Amino acid sequence: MTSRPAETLAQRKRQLVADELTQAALGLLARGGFDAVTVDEIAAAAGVSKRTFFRYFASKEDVVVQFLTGLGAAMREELASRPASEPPSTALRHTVWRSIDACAGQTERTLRVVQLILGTPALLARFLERQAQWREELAAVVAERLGLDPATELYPRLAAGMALTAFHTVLQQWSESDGTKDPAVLTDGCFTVIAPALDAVAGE
Amino acid sequence: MTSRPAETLAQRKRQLVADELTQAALGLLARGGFDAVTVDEIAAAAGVSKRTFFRYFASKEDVVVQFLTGLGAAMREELASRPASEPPSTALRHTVWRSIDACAGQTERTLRVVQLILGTPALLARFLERQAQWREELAAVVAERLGLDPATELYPRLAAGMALTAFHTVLQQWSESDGTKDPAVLTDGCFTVIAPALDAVAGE
DNA sequence: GTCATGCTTGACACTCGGTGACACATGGGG
DNA sequence: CCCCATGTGTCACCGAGTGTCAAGCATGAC
Repeated sequence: MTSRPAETLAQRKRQLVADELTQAALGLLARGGFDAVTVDEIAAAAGVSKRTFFRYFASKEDVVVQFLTGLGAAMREELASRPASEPPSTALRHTVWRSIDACAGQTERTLRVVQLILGTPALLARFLERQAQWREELAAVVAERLGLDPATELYPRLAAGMALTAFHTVLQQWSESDGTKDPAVLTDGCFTVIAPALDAVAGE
Repeated sequence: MTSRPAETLAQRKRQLVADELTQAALGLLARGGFDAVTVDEIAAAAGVSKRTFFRYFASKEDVVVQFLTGLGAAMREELASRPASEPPSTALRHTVWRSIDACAGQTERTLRVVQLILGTPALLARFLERQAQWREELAAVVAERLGLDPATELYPRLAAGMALTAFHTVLQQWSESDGTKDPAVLTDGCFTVIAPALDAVAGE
């Protein structure tokens, strides 16, 4: 009676283990900090071996940063789907907002994860690494929208960089305010500041 | 005949070892990449033990990223020394230029180091981590210049973030062009793009 | 010249993140 | 019933990074 008998059976078991691992990791890392908890402990708490942990996550950081997976692709798609007639500031604001909204959706857990990331150097580094990737991807889309050569033109990378600076700043403020401040308001605030630069130039 | 007999004696020996280590590391890492070379090999090439390597550098990444040390402090000082009457875009452009100039000074070696950093995930992550620190520091100075509260106001962090985005973009373009493009021109180009956002707001 | 002091180093052992190899279980399809 | 595929545990291993201790070597006092 399963609507999807094939392929879901094994995959749901897999998802189950992954969830268990994530749950255990987040619980342990929340108290004690990132360095104080070993992978062995996380695996033991989830009832699997260390080896199995690494079959699910590429690194210890990945357990925490995993929820960012696909965010880059989502942003790129969102930006690509915005009408080309839209000014860059509007298109990018929607792009960033999509990510913020996806992050800040289930407020409680996500907030603590974000605080953990921003407060742990090793995690922050991974996070920043991802952002750097996203910047390249977004820059490519921006360049395409405007018909610019991303290799020679400065604008695409700068625009993508500014948008991600806004993204990061919103997350910071949100995290530091313990979820008090409204992400939507923060996002709009950021984009009113950077919009003049985003919309001023266009071509050359 | 030494103008400074005291305290320099031991410290110059230390500097000698550090230089030897850096030299060996950069040489080995240039070919083979970052992961292919072990700390033991670097230490052996410099004629010291692995343990001694870690007495000079906190991590394997540090050997490469070390030349960034003090760059953050230099930027902060530069920004703090700019007249308060100067528009933010001008002050920040000089701040960034100071770092670019310090980096791109001895073109040949620095270029390869920058290319190594930007092309190696682990190194890029460390680099980005530093930038994040600098951003906080610069944001604090910007806030002070304008008499804003960095905890509630969005502008300082955004301004610092945009400046560092410019910094990063210049380094990227410079590195990808194999040193062909002029860093000074690139820096000016970046700041003409972001200046509208930097100067538009000021207070509220 | 000799001894005491303090800093630097090497050697060793150890922890922890991460990977490769192999062996074992389960489960589904011929 | 057997075969194959996938997921898992165990074990061995590598490399980064740290603590400890003893030896080397400089300096300075007597």
